[in-house]
Amino acid sequence: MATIRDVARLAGVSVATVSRVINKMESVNPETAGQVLKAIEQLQYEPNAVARGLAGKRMGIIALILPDILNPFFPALARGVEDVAHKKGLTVILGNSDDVGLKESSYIKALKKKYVDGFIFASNTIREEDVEGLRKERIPIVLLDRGLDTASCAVIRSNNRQGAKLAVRHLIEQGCRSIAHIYGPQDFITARERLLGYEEAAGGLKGYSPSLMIPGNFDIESGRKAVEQLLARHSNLDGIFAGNDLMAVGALKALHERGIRVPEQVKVCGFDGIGLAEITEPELTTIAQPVYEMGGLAARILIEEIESGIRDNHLIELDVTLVPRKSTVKGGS
Amino acid sequence: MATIRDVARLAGVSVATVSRVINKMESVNPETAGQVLKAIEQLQYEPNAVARGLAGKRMGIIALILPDILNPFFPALARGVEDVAHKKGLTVILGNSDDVGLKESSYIKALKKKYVDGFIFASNTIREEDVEGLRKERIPIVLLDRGLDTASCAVIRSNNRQGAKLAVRHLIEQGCRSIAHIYGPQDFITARERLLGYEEAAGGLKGYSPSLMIPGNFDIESGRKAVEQLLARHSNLDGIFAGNDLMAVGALKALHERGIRVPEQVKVCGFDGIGLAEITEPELTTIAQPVYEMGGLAARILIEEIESGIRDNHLIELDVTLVPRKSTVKGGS
DNA sequence: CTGAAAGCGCTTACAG
DNA sequence: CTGAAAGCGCTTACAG
Repeated sequence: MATIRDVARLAGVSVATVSRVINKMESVNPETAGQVLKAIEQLQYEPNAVARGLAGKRMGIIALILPDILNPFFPALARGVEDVAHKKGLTVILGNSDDVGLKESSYIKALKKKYVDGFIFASNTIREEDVEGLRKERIPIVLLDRGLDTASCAVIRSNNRQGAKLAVRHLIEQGCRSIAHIYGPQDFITARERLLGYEEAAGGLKGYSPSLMIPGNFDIESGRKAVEQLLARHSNLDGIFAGNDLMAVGALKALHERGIRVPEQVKVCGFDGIGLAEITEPELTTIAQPVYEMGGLAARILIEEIESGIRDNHLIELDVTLVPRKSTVKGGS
Repeated sequence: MATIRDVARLAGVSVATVSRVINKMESVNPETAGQVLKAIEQLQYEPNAVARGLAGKRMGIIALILPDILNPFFPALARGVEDVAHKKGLTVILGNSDDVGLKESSYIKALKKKYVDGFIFASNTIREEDVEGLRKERIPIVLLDRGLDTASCAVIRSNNRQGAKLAVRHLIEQGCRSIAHIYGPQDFITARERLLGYEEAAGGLKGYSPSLMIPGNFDIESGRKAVEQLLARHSNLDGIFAGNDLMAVGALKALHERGIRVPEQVKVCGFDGIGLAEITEPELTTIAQPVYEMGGLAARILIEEIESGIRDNHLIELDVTLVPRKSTVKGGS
């Protein structure tokens, strides 16, 4: 492969000049630039990213650290990040943290050595100190689904509280009077916000009782178990708002096993809008997050910070959408 | 961050010696090595991967190019690759090719510039010339689901033909006599092999007819449509072997819409063993590929080639397993 | 606008 | 076993 020296020689200029036309930072005489461009074309020259990285600290790589790509929420996020990154000529490194802070730290340590340009964390357990550490080194980061109070950097999430209210109101409109909520782990801000939204929207109902709120673990099995407990306590239960789609799937399974018909006897609404929701029988009504867009936005903001050198700490909250399907609407799509 | 020079100075040796103890290639006096290690420890020294890359051509990064992480088959593969890579201290770059040869070429071009150590392609459209190009530069690659005849490099796949036979035999055992096959795109070797397996196992049946084979596109919608066509032609249809799980899901949906009961009237078997299969109603019998293990194995072989410098061209075919569920077995799990 | 030169932080023959 | 030195291929002040 040709190097910058080959180009310089062929164009009859110094390597510095070649570097300048490649990076179009400083002004170069248009005519010399033309020569250089011609030489580049002729030699099929491609700058060596590693040498560039060593000299200039940027490798054209961003890292996406998420809990687990096997969780059906994350592929769309990853795809959103990768599509934008690829379009801008950047490469994406993927890391699964399993929501273990130590694994995140180890990724950060390993990737800093590789001069990764920036980090996107969709992981819930990054430590404050790690975020601070990166900030001090002026390495851009974008956080997904984190609190406001956290370190000053860009944070993206969707409007979870509003979404929960949408869900509950929809169930009410469909005629539910005793609406339960299976909530996710309360150390996740998303789960907390959805629980708050539920309380705001359902707290005033006549059939309301605190025992309608029951914990789950954001997975199918816990949704199933939660429903078993709910049915034991509430014979008049007619609506379930699950804190995410996986628990909603578990809920559907438990109801089906007991011969309880959905939506006729009990209506079920999930949260997230993952693909699974279209596969259940009946198909699952859900509050859809713009997951793919969130990934794309995270990448765009990160790249913007990388290129501009400016670090900002804005919070962006995206809107969610009610997607009504047959698990709440008789004959609905 | 401390550099190798700082360590050398503190240990009272040359940078060459420090480099030697870090890479433990050449022999170093145990005593000097001790000093160096102490200095490294004391300075919390971490070698700079980019400098190492520039000097030695290896960045400790491998690339995984797959069609689309949104396809539920691939997250498990990616996780398998990443887990092994992370354990060995390597980083994984993810690329979505959408099975477009040009995108693959563009990833290869971009990643070679970054001194990526090796490539895993789970993509079906890599061009022969790209594989050859990498081979010539002695960059290791591992291919998933490709033909035998292709370029000399490691190829991993599962025993698709055998799996198809397992599926058909299982349906026969469950009492099916008129078994259809929805086959995937025939430019995929996996789809071809499954079709062949079906023909071998079902060709001898009394109810057999070529019109029982019907094309699909490996997605839900095409599975649904295929079933509509099948029902129009074959009133006595009692078994369906879908070429993958997504088409099987579509088949289940179409049958459900028509009020045809599964498994009582028609039994359905998929292929792949993705998570979706446990979510359908009834749960889907399938031929499970060891997807996670395939990813791990691909990474292990690739890393082995990277470290040893040896390029091999073995074909590894992994066994698949029948996972019987309620879509074929009344009262089955 | 342009060039010579130092520097990024390693690895690796080459001597000794 | 160990060190001095060249080299990997760029970028970027510093002069001019």
